Amino acid sequence: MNPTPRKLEIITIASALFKDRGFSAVTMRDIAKAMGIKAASLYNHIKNKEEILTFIIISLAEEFINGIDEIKEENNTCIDKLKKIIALHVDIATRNTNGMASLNNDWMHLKDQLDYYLSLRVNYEDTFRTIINEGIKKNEIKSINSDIMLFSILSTLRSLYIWIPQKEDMNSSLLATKLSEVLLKGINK
Amino acid sequence: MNPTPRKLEIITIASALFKDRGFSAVTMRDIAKAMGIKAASLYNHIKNKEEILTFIIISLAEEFINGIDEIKEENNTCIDKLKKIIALHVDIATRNTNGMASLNNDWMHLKDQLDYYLSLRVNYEDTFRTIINEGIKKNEIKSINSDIMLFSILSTLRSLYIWIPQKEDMNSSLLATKLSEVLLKGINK
DNA sequence: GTCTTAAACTAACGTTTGTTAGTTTATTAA
DNA sequence: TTAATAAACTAACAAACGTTAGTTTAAGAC
Repeated sequence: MNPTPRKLEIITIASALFKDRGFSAVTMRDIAKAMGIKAASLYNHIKNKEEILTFIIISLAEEFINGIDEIKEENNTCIDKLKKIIALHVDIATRNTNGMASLNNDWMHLKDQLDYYLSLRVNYEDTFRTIINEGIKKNEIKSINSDIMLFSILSTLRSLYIWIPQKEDMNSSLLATKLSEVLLKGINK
Repeated sequence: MNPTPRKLEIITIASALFKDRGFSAVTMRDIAKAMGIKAASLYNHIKNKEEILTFIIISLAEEFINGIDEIKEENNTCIDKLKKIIALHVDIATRNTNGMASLNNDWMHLKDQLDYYLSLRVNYEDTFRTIINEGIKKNEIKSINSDIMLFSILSTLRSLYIWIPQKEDMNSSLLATKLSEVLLKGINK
């Protein structure tokens, strides 16, 4: 871990290719060509193809866990916690749009770290659900099946990476605000 | 088109594999093994690997287009139209969970029919957006950026295939109702 | 009993895949 | 100038890939 600059370049370029075609459809030769070198040269910097994917996914998953763990501890209303979670997703997806594609679509191709990734994900969703359930208990949030609310919000947040590049004009904090409005208050007048 | 029963079996089994691993990571030998036959035997029924994916995706995309085209013509409030769109997604995702994975994640591997698929998608989103914009004009829907609303709702609907298998207990029409509540009215009390 | 047909089979093909081994080249440090 | 290092290279590997060709098998029709 803690990659050299050159290794980070490889990971960054690979992320962009993975986003467009998916991990399995991108070859080491594709990555090398995008770097302007030969495939074999990649192995001076990385262990294997799997390591690239693992780095992309695990570092993002840990960012999310760290983010939500901080939010849950704060002395805040549940609604405000949810707003902070939304901002967290917008922020990460803005800074690493390409990596988010792998996190969403290619996690199943992890090997060594698959179980670790899954544990992080379960952890994240549990914390998220707990915040919603607290909101229901404290009468801040409607008393609907919390799984449906979790699923609905999280699906939107997980898809941000697709949508953000098309909306370069809108800055992150404005997007987070508008999104909070829609996700928390609905669209019906 | 109009596949034989055996061809449909192949497509159905392939859908399940594509859902778990993605189109590119599933080999013809994987599909054959799941069918209990040899890879070469598949070619008695299908033209090639691409044809399987094409069938899965195009038939689903056309189902969506036909569904929304019918909804838009009805003499109804925009909110009711949105509720019908939500029910359409729940219905299709319930009947073909596996296919929905390919529609979401593997459309970029289409070749011959890629442009056709993209035109169907643009078409679908345009109709969806038009309904939202009409709702704003008629004062049924809040005056927020309609792209954000479209994106938010559609992201949730597109992710249904992930979520529906975990919630077998909940029937389709109840799920559609609950989902409409959350998506249209929000979660904040 | 022969013919036809659907659907399986075996065997092989040319490519592409991820990866390894060993070598060359350019830059920096002593 | 020489030695050391980083990062590229060429060449090749075994395995896996999608697909084709030709053959066998089993069932139903005449």
